[in-house]
Amino acid sequence: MADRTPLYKRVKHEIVEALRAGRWKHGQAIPGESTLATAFGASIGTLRKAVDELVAENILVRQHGRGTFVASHTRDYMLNVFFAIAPRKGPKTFPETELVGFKRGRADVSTAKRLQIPTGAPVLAIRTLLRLAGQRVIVDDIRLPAGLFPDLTEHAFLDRDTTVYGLYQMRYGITVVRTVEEIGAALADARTRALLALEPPAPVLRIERTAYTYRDQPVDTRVRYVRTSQHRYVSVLGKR
Amino acid sequence: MADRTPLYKRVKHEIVEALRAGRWKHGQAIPGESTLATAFGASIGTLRKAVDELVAENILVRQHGRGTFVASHTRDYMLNVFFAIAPRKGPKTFPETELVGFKRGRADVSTAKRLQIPTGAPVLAIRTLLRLAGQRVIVDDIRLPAGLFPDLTEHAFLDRDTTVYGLYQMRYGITVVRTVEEIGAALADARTRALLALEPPAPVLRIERTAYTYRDQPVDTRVRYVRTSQHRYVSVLGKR
DNA sequence: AAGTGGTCTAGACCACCAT
DNA sequence: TGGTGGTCTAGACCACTTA
Repeated sequence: MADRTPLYKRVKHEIVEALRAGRWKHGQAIPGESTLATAFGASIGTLRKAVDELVAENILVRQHGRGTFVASHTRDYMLNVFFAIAPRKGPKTFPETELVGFKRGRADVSTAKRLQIPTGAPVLAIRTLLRLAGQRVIVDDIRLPAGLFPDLTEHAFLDRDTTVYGLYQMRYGITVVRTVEEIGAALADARTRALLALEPPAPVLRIERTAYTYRDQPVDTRVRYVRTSQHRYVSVLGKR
Repeated sequence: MADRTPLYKRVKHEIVEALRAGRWKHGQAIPGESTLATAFGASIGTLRKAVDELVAENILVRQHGRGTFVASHTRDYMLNVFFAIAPRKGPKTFPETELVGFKRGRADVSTAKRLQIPTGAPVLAIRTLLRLAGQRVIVDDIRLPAGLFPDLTEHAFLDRDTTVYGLYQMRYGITVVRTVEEIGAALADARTRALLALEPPAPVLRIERTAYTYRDQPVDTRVRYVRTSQHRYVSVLGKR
């Protein structure tokens, strides 16, 4: 990184590089602030500024008196950071996942573009049905670049006791740090209606979502259909 | 504010109070950092931490070498902070507004709850059609608490050369700092279809949006219908 | 040249947690 | 008690804007 960029940006970049390289694993504490400051040749104030930004990006988590930890893709983390769908009334709940389809295929033009891989490259195609409080609410049609997830089998996918992103992290060391969702309205097709127990006409949210790890590398793209009779996608603009 | 709360939080709170009270107007520069630090009895570092948070919340804007300014509801600001709808391809554009309806009424239960006013309190009911690059894309059904916007007439609403939020700010000193949007899918009714030039069935986004000023006071609630054949609602999760 | 915000330092002291 | 992060200070120097 260029010499003119501020020291705290360079420190931040080095921390991210260490995370990407697997130097510090998710859930673990990173070294203390004074240790890191010395290691990077910065003052504590500068080190803290770098860490401040990584905390704001949900990449690190500070715990007063305990240490600073690499964010782990727990259920709570997923719900708080990456899950925007809430019941019309009452608190957010965690979705229960049911596997509907799992096969291997090749990237079509749209998938290839979103995953930044060549058209025709091998992908995993996974379809899941998500329930919230027992109700069928979401259908996900997931595409993963097969190269990033070697040996991911249906059994391994099912045999996790964590979120999908948690699986990426635990089994492949891939941490999702950001997702971009493009939301439109559509009528559910017959297959989606069957999965969501809807009668035509069946207006649903159609969400194209791509997940990225460090360095803006895409790792997962999916088309998600959401039944919104009892639920809402909640978006807050003008941060707090 | 309690004595135990950190100084930078108290400073931040006092700055927001000054803004709310109209001590510093939108678009104006606030005093320099050293001046403010002295005034609040804090060091520059502490003052900067307070201002940092207000900048992150889009309430203040720093300009290196010029000063720190109260965010003004310009078109660009609106587009960047509060407008999430973009064409499927190409850059975001600014919407052109057409007034469809303007009348006075009383708050129904739902509106009253969202605006935190009594049911039956006087409201303004405004309906607008928004075009993007000439295409009809959005219908807004707005409810404003009449008490906050005395003497707002159809003419005054039309005779602005700014955004709706800009009008609130310039004419009433009310600054929108945050909006919460709840998004669902629906079929457009006949009137909405007519405004958006849609044929049935017409799946659209249905967005319930409430805007807040300082201290979480609601000032505007609206139901927005969005035609998404050429556009998308874009949401980024896991901030950068 | 003067004033502004941006970066950085080298501490001090406090609050919290584990042992 | 020792280590951690959280707050706060009182500067220094740099980069940018305006006059």
